[in-house]
Amino acid sequence: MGRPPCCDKANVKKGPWTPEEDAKLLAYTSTHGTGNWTNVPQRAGLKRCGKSCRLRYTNYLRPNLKHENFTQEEEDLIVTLHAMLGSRWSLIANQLPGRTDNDVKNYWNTKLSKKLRQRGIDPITHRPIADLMHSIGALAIRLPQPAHSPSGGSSSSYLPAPAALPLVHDVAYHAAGILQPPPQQQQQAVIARVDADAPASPAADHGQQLKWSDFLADDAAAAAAASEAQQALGQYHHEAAAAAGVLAAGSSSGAGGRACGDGGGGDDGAAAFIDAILDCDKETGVDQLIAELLADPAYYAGSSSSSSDMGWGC
DNA sequence: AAGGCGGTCAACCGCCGGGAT
DNA sequence: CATCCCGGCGGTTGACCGCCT
Repeated sequence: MGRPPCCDKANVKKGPWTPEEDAKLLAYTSTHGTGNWTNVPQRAGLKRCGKSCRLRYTNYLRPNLKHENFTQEEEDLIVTLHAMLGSRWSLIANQLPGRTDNDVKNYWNTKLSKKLRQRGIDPITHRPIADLMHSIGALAIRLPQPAHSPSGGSSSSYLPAPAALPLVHDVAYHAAGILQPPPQQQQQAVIARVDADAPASPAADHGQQLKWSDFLADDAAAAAAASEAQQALGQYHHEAAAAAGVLAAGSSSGAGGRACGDGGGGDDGAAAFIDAILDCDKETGVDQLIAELLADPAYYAGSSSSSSDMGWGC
């Protein structure tokens, strides 16, 4: 069932590229452009897979690539965008001129995630690690236990990607333009600045511990917010379309702003709520929405500042 | 001086979405 | 409508390098 290989692997060279190969590839792309990578190796006289050629070009040979170290501003932007987008490296890289997704991914994995951990911030959820411990505890109490657990798994298997919940909420709130996130979420929207002087002190910084009930307590408000946000998104979608051109090139086209099922307001408790969120994420193309938001330069211009500078406080 | 170890980063792999046929 | 093929993506690997013991 698998796809046939893109090239004859027996006759293809692998491993590091030599300067001669780089020169051939560069000469070819400079005169013929970069279309149809499968033909490039043959036409350029390279014993390489077309995929390998594309990767080498886009990650290393492409003009206007930056090869110097990441700046503080770039670091901050990566952290901010990762908090919103997760590991959508291509989308993140689109916001960093001269950087590739591979650059950003490597930099994150080797440097930034460690920096965050050292500051007590979980690099996946961008929340204080201490809060996550409390969240797990609260979740174990609140979530209904499965009647049977064939695999012997715990209820924590219900967990969606933790960033997804605040992400959906925050985007909806922001897009609506008139709504305030609940105070708890404002507090918990931790966008860590990696060069902060003081080590993170979650207990001191967060008087209120994060609980999943924070997301459930105001279901009615959340449902109303989601509904209102979806309506606003329809309008926003058109307004943002013009500005989204550059970024949209990196994201799939689709029905951005489409209504999301029955809305985010599950009313049957945590499990239903989480299911709704997961369904929502699948249906709506949230990433495109985020891309549109990001296409507005004002949205992330203050990314190195606190979250209150990022448009949360409408 | 030599071996071990960890960090970095270029490159590869497999999957997926979408356009072409 | 089904299939094929290409480009793009994220995760992972492995070579290389510098530091430490």
